[in-house]
Amino acid sequence: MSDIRVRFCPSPTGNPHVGMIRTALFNWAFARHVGGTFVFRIEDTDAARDSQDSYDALVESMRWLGLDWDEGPEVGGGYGPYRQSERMGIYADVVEKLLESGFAYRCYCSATELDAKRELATAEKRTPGYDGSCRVLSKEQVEAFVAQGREPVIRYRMPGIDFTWKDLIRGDVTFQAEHVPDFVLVRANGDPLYTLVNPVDDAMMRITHVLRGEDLLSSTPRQLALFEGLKVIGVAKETPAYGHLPYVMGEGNKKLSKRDPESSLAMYRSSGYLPEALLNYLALLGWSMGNDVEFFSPHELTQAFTLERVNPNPARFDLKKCTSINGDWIRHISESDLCQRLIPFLESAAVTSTPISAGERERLALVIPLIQERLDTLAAAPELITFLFIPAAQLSIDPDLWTPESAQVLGLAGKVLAELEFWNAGEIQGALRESLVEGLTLKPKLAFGPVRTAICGRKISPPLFESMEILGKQESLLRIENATAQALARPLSE
RNA sequence: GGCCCCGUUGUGUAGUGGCCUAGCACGCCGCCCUCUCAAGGCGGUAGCGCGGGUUCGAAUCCCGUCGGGGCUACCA
Repeated sequence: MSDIRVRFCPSPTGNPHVGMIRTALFNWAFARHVGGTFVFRIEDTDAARDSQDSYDALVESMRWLGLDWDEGPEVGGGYGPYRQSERMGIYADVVEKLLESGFAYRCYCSATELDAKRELATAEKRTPGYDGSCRVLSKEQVEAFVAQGREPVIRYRMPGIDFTWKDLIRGDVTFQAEHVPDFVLVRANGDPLYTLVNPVDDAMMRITHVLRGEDLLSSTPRQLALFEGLKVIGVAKETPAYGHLPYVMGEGNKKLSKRDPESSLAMYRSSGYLPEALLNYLALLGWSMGNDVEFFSPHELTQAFTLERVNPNPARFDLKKCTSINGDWIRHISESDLCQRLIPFLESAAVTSTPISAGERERLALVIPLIQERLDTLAAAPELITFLFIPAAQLSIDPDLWTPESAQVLGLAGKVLAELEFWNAGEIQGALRESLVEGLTLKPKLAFGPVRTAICGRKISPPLFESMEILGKQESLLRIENATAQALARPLSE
């Protein structure tokens, strides 16, 4: 066990996206590697954007991925509550102390005035930002503002010094004082902002290492400054170390946004990506083991994960590679495990009944070895094996699949198969090879093609002879018979 | 515009002054295997943004430059 405490603190807006999960993953992996504590905190202070649905999705996603937290919603912990919406009293108290000690002050400037100042500054090529005009207000000025009905925001009084910190990922980063103006802690309506609550909670939850997205890099100097005030008023003990993770980029070299469909975690889940595979792939976005090993389990990741190996440059999300790793994972898990994971996909695609029957389950177990190495997502299974779960009458065949020799091939195939004494893949293959390949001197591809079409209804299928074995003699012959009729019915002339 | 971050094949990366005529993986192309499709095997394609230094020697260090991205809110 170590004293290291990290946190993942998303705000519940919209659906969980992969960039967010990558951040969660790195924090989790780091915590697990060093034997520290992984805190999960919900930053739901923006009532206009936050939703309960999003919160539920967040918690559920973390569970699905196996990113377990030591403290946080639904598990509790010694520094709760872990939803900021339940901590409003705490923030109000902190703000009061900040005000009393002079670290913060009320600012009565209106939005219009602020906009004007910003425009002016930009026009004069000065650094835009709050000019601090409300830092020192006389009693009369304040009374005048109040009389005008102005509601003040609360700003933090920046100390006017440059800030440098040793970023865990990037090394020394410096922001000069003039580029970090006094910032708003509390809205005019009394709502505390991220700028306040995030550092306050980090302080009170005794977070030692902050690992977050690069988009928060520029807010770090403000938080460093706030921490100094928080220490004085007794809220913070020590300033955490900060590390900024590289962006996860999407198509076109732009930051993967929540609106980008490729970013939706739910999409990966419903497309049949394994959580292990997703985590595996996401870990590779900005981190590597360094030994050319790219396939690893979440546990192996935690064993190997160090901050030194986190790369500062942005990474593109590559769906093809993600899918490839998913295929590796599907092949890696056991047959029974794969079977279990496939069932929901088969049920929802109506390949099987819901819930799956004992008979269907038995058949599925026979099919698994035939398809395990043919799937790159779980959702690809239904179309590959539906033919094994429906009666002959329901099998639809694309007439374009028939070739001029189909009818002849099928006629002969039906005949020799009917005479077969033992119905297994080897016997079936032997009989068909002898009659079609040798007897009719057809290339194997041409000989077995029509049979595949008759049995599976598709050009692409699991191994044919094994499929026929599973289907059974009667059903197979019935399909060949039906298909012979269809193939004959197709006009042969072009 | 200002500030900040980043810069190795198409993509993700290895690489921390000589082991680099730059390795691995995905992708792509070809071949093999083969009842289709996969999987597997073999091979190929393609990269240190650019320019100066430092050094016997630079992908690795320094400077400049160019390019990409982010931030610049009473969002997070």
